[in-house]
Amino acid sequence: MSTVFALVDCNNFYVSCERLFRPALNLRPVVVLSNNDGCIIARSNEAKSHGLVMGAPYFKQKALLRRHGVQVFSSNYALYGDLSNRVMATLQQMEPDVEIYSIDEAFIRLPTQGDRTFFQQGRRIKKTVDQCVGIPVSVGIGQTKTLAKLAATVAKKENCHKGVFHFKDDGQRDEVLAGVPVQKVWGIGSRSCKKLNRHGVYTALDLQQSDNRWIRKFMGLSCARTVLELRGQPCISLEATPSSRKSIVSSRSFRQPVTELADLKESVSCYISIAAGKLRKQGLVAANLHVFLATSRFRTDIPHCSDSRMIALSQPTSSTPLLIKAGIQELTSLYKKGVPYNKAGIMLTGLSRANRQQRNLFLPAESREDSQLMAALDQINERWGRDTLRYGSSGLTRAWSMKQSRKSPAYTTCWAELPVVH
DNA sequence: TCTGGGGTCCTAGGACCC
DNA sequence: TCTGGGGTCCTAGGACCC
Repeated sequence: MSTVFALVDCNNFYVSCERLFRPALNLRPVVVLSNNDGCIIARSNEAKSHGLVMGAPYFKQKALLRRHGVQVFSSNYALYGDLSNRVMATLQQMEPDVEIYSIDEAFIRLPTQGDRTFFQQGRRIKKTVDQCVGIPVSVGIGQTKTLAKLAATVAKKENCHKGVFHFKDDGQRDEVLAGVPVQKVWGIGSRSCKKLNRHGVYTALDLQQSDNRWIRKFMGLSCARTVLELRGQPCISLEATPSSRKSIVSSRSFRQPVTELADLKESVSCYISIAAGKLRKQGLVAANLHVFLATSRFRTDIPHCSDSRMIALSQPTSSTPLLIKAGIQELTSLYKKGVPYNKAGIMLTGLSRANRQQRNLFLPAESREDSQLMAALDQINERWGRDTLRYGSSGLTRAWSMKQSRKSPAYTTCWAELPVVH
């Protein structure tokens, strides 16, 4: 029996999270902004109908937002992350094979069980998530992940499907594909779309019927896989056990351009503290540390500047102070006086398991005290909140830190911000 | 004035080896 | 004048995803 995939996709996820604790916002237009209150990254259906587009800069949309009385939120990842975990846990309780694909999506291998149809199984999933967490989801079901993704967009859009859509047969599948622009297909971005359009491929059905060898040669391997997936031939498998991270990035845009080395040092220390914490949480160590600095891509009055440096650490580590020391050294050699930087960041690569290290004969092993110190720091910050204990180098006032003027409370992850029932 | 952040995979080209 | 062939590994950049 062939596998059937379901994609569970939370509807307008960030907006749904905000509405969960502000039910008065249901049926009202709502948007959520990216970090630094930069762009619109989530929209309620009402906001979409007012012509607010994904990724639009906030400052350019303010007038339109005001005109339609749109409720605007800064992003609140503590809240979204926590609710995402609850949705995923609910799915994992229902089905054995769940792949958490993103903060708001999961693929599920659907069993062909008894007398329950796939549609009924989809309905059951939707209803359960709604009852247990309160986040509305759409469910798309197909023979491959790519088809399940497509089915989910149908489920989301057309009210008649009750939030669940399953291709009945190949005929219906092709009928749907004929109505989908090729760029809406999972894996086809704007570049590939332009290239395909130039060769007369406009719809998902056109792509599905393209010649294999031509696609492989001119569009590459990933696109060739997508074509097979559209035909119902699975090429992308379900990954129920997450593979271990290959890199960890931490970076932010600044509230306003930063020119002082002292401020950059604080920010880089801060990002390293965040990334090193993630590293330890996953039981990993990093062999390389990259630091990068950039000016705004959008400024035309100064030459664009984007510099990065990588340092191979003398031995893999997850120690915050060791990484901060290396990072500040790199930063100092990267820094150019007078340049108005708008963003800084760090990346950890060469990740491996902390408990499977090759010792270096010529270097002292990382001290026990150091790892015990990090464990204590993590425990305290886990218990009392991020940054309860932090390195002085990451600053106290942080004048450079990002803008978040419209953030809702961390309703579910912070005692002081629990919602109050009157 | 103000334009996000965090990931993965693929590919081409260079360095190097025998 | 004429300078091979086959392989691996690494890296940077491109493309895509949410």
